[in-house]
Amino acid sequence: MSKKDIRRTEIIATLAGHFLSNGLADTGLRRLAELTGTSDRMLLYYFDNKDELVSAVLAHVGAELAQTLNDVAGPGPLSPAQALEMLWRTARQGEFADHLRLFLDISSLANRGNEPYRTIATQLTGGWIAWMSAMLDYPEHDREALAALILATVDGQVVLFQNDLAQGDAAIAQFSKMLQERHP
Amino acid sequence: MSKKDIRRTEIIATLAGHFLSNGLADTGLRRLAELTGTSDRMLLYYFDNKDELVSAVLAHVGAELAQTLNDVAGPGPLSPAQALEMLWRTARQGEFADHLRLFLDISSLANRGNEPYRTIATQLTGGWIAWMSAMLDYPEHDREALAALILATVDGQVVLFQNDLAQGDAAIAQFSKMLQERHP
DNA sequence: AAGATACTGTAGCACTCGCTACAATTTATA
DNA sequence: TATAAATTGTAGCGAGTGCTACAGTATCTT
Repeated sequence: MSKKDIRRTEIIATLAGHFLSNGLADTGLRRLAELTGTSDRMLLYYFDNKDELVSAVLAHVGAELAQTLNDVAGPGPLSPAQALEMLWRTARQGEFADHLRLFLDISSLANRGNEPYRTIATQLTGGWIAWMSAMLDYPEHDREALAALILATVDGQVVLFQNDLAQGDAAIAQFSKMLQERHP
Repeated sequence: MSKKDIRRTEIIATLAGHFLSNGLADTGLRRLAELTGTSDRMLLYYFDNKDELVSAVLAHVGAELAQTLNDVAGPGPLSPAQALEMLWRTARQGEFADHLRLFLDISSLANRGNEPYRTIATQLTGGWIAWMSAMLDYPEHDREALAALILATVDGQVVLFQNDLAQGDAAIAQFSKMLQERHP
């Protein structure tokens, strides 16, 4: 691996953290260079252009998240209520909340047809639904719809309540009760 | 009302449409001036600064939305399933989808503590939950939580499926069935 | 050792951003 | 009509944007 490639991955890893805690706003090349101990000139040596840099960082974040989610979920299939509560618990107390917030930023840009965000958002959404769908103990016919419903419910809490996710506890509890009664 | 105030309200009305269809990205002063047939210089004569301009436009959009929602909802109380389907129908086929997308943009900025978006988002969220809560035929104890749940579910569909809301139909149908069985 | 290749610093371009100084003109008031 | 006040145009500031031209140095290959 060339020195260039090594530096690339270092930079991606560093910026992943910054993107997670600061979103997509504070991302001028000179600022990102400062954060990684280099110059804007060098960033554009390691990466073709800013879009490629951002895309690479977001891809890294996405992969990291997929790993985290797999660890949290465990092997066995979960009932709908269990899946919901597992997801909510992770969002509430883990770094997963940062991922959701970042996903919100991406989604906001993607909504306007903005590339590369549109592509990235589509990929992430598909991946999440597939992941959630795969772990659900539920009739195949409606499994994907339920997976989307559960994910959307949690995403929606972040939209509504932002940093104060505790406000969403009651709503999630209600939803969990419904799922439990219907599919114990 | 002074000429200044008249022009202010005209501009606000015009820009409301632009914000709804284009979000908060394409909002340079020179661009907004072009859209309203004036100059950046004059925009800063009508408004104290850009933040005040944007806030005024967003407040106008919010008020307009509240009016629309009241019209759509009608007078009588609705069962949870009815409320969900009414909301979803409006989001699917009306201009309400634009409002939701704009709310997503605001929420994305608000998430990072960015003013004035943080304040605006909080107000909008509170208003919506109160509105939905007021129309729900449901025991008072859990009414707000259910209102938040329904709103979050619809918001979440926009986050997940963006412009192609048809993808959310199945999830909403599932949710509606659950609500119907539990609270007919 | 010579030449090719990989890497990096300096400086700046062409552009957009929100905003302002200043002067001119129109409109209202005395 | 004289004076004050409200309204508008011109021109540009200072800071930021992504990106590039060019030259220099380090590292590797023959």
